[in-house]
This record gives sequence, C-alpha cells and structure tokens, in this order.
Amino acid sequence: MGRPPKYDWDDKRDICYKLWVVDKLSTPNIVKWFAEHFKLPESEVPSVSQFHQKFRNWNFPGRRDKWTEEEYEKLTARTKELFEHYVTAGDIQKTLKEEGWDLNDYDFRALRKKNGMLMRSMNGYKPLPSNKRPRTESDAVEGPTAEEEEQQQQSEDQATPEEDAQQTTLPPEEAARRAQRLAELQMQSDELLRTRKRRRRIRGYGPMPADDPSIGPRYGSETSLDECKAFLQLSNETYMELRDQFEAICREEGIIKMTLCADGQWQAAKDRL
DNA sequence: GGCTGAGTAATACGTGTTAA
DNA sequence: TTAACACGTATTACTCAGCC
Repeated sequence: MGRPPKYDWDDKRDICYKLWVVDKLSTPNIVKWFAEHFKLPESEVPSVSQFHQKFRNWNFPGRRDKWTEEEYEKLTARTKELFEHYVTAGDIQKTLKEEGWDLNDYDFRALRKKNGMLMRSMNGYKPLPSNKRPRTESDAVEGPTAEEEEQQQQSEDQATPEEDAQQTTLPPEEAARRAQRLAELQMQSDELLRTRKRRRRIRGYGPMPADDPSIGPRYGSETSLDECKAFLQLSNETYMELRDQFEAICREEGIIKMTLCADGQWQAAKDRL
C-alpha cells in the first residue's frame, strides 16, 4: 500500500486522449492547458513526465511510433529504389507523399541519413565507384587518365560489401536501365556545362562526378573558397582569423547580412579589414 | 504505487555552404 | 538569386533511479 494518488486521473483519460492524440499538443502545452482550464497554477498540475507516464499506462500511441517495423522497411526499400534510379531528393519525397507516406522533412532526412542515401556528407562528396559512374563520349574515346584510374581504385576500395553484392546481383536488364539513365544524365550535364548554363562541379554530386579541375568558374563570383584562399595566399588558419575579424567588424557595424546593408556599408566594412 | 527531476534520445528549426 | 543540402542547436519525448 503506497501513498494515495495526488491527482485524480479517473475522468481525465478522454480529455488527455483528445489533447495528446487528436490535437497533438506537446506535453508542456497540455500542462498549460490543464492549468488554464482548471484555473490552477502550473505547480498544482501533474508534471510533464507524469503525463508521459499516464499516457503509457493508458497505451496512448507515442509520437515516435509513426510506422511499424514492417512499414518502415517498406518505406526504406521504396526510397532506396528511387535513390538508386538517380531520382533527385525532392522528387523522391514528392513521390513518397503521392504514394501515401506521411513523411515530413525530418523523417525523410533521417531515413536517408540512416541508410546512406545522401548526396553530400561531412567527409565530402562520396565518389561513385567507377562502374556506376556515367561516362562521357570523350571518356569512351580517350580512356581513363592516370588520375581517373587512381580515383577508380580508391572508389573500388571504398565500396561496401553490400554495394558489391548488390552490384553483382543486379539483373542485367536493370543494370542496363540504370546505365542508360546515367548516360542520359551525363549528356544533359555535359550540354549544360558546354552552354555555360550550369556551374562546374568541383566535387562529385550524387551519381555525377566532379568536372575536370582545369575548368575555371563561369563568373568571378563562382570562385571556390579553396581557389580564393590560394589566390589570397591564405592558410586555413589565417583564413579563419580573417573571418573572425570580419565577423567582429560586422557586429560593431550592426551588419546582419550583405543584402540588408545600406549603400556603401558593406564595402566600408571590408575596407576596415 | 505514485511522483519527481535528471539524463538521454528523438525531433524540429535555423543557418551556412554549395550547386543550379 | 534561389534551391538543395548537411549540420548545429533548441525543444520535446521518453526513461529511470530514487524518494515519499
């Protein structure tokens, strides 16, 4: 026999169900709601964790139980399928929504991160294994350069056993279909570069490899950070110092961002460096 | 057994960087 | 200039040890 309950929960189940499950209020907001509704100070209302405990006792669904394990596997498989067909992230998300998955931005991002379906990563752009990389016509004629061969070797070294297994078990017609799709993407990409309608790629992006490093930017404003540092003869350390200095100047001048500056204010800040 | 508060994990949102 | 992307941080959800 423990101490008697401090709160009378018996007639609160339905209203809690409505607030938590139907209205999807957060627990702090439910505490607030109870305080306002019963005209009590919040200190007189059960704590946030007490509400959580009650919800669990009442078998209310948790906010994290969005899908069953089986559903999640299905969703993952479908996302992988689209990703492997080089569908862009936005189109994958759109397709999944159209197929009825209740997928918000966070869910989508977490799913892709968990399953290694990101176009970019902290360690830079993941180079594509050469056998997945689209080849241009000139590649086909000239063959790989020494640098490309080295990249190819590195890429092969980095391929996971799962990737290798998947690659070798892909049905020939599926492999051909993907190769064709990649070739189309590469042709479009080459054409856009040739007509200066797209920037050069300084790193691989998704299935597309980086462009030839000897290609310069289209416009001055497209110079990469590394190129700027080299031009200004800045080491990473001096570059970071310079950034800190400029941040301090901007703070002093009350500058939030370049586009919100008064006429000449941005230039004046730069001149102080 | 009921309750609290601390700690951890999951989620949401804002921001900087880069490519289109 | 805009959109896509990844990351950092704040907020929220949840668990659990320990006290009453």
